[in-house]
Amino acid sequence: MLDADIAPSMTVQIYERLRADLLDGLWPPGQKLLMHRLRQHYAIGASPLREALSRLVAEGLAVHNDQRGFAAAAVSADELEDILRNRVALESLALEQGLSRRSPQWEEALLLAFHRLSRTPRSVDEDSYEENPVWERQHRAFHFALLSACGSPTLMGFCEQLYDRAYRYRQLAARKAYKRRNELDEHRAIFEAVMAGDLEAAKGLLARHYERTAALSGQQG
Amino acid sequence: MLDADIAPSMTVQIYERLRADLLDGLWPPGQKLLMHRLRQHYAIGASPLREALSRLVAEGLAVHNDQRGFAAAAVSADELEDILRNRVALESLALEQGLSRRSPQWEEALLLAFHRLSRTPRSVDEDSYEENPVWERQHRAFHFALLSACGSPTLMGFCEQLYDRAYRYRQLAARKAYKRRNELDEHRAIFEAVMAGDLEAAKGLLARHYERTAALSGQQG
DNA sequence: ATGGAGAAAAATATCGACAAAATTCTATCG
DNA sequence: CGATAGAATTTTGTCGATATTTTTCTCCAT
Repeated sequence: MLDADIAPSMTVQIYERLRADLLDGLWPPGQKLLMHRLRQHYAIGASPLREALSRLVAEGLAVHNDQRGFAAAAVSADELEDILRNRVALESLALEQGLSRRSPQWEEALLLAFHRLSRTPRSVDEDSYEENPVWERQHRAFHFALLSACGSPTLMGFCEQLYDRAYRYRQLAARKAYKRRNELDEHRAIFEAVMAGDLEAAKGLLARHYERTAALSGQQG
Repeated sequence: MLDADIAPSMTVQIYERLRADLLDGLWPPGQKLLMHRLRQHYAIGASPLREALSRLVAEGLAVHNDQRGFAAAAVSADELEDILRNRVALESLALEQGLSRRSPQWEEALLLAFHRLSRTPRSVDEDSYEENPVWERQHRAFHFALLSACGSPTLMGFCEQLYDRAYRYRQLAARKAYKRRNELDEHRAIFEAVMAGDLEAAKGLLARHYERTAALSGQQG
């Protein structure tokens, strides 16, 4: 009765690849996503492609105009601000609810997530920035370890959506400038505030954490 | 250059019908959604159907198991509680942000929305409950008029999703008992608190408004 | 030139057919 | 009897073909 499938359906595969490519900026913001172009690029039929795109529309990574096809979601300074503002608000909320129901298991998971993040280099290259996929995974894991004690699948889902949309802006900006801004110290400060149960400090640190992201990403039209 | 299309695509049509039917409980929670069944019921091909279902999955009204098809999302007391808790939190947030940037246009829109709601009967029948679609539309409009001043498309989107998921529970419960609990007075109290700019009162009223919904809907497994 | 009608090209949306996977049924063996 | 392997059936997921719509191009009248 093992459900360890080896081959997920085409739809799932294409969904994940397309999603990753949109997040990484392979299909630039606002660009039309032509069917025959995508079909030959991913070597796949139209049905699973449209299905995957429909899901991505609901997640805000793509848009759809009836009878006029799909396009990569546009970016704007306003939207980035909106994303970050809500991220601060919703993550603060999750943190608040989480701290009031903290458990030893959660603390251990958070400790572990922070430890792993702190041991992983931000960039594979020392001097110039080159994305380290391991760091990206562990960064994501750390942020959600912070929030997971809130016990609300819905709220976690919203936070994930916001995380991903913000990630996309981060990737688009990363191409331009790789400012090392000791992120590890920022993460450590958040981690310590949360472990100490200091909600207000944690919320403030989180807010500043994202404000810097905004300052770095916010120079496009 | 008028974009007043008369015939939206099949996908959009089927999306809207299917969504309405899921919200109204036509396809009961947890029930498998067989393709050939849906296809003959809506007289439509598989492609637009799968596309519509994919969107509904992302909105939480349906679920999908790879190679095992779609199903109407299950319901549970836990999920209802989760929905309502987040609804209180996110709508309070939207209200808070909205009150700090209120404008005359927004006030007028809210006044109008409340007036229309107050003039519409909850049920088409006086004695037994029979849903009044006009009331449903105006109830929705009133709630979003309360929040719309927040100026955040993302937050509004989350609130809409929560509203719809809660609506589904409301519909499922409405079949069982039609308790008249003068809702109009509750709406009026919220309206007046918001117009008076009394954030704390409005938040409290909103929270109690949903707690009663929970008490009425919360008797299933 | 320039605007616009109409033809040509391109792209989207939809269907029907089929392959692959899951589920149900059935017969056999312990 | 109960479990189980394998066949039969059902259901999902995928592709290629096609109708419909949008976009681009062309040519002519002003």
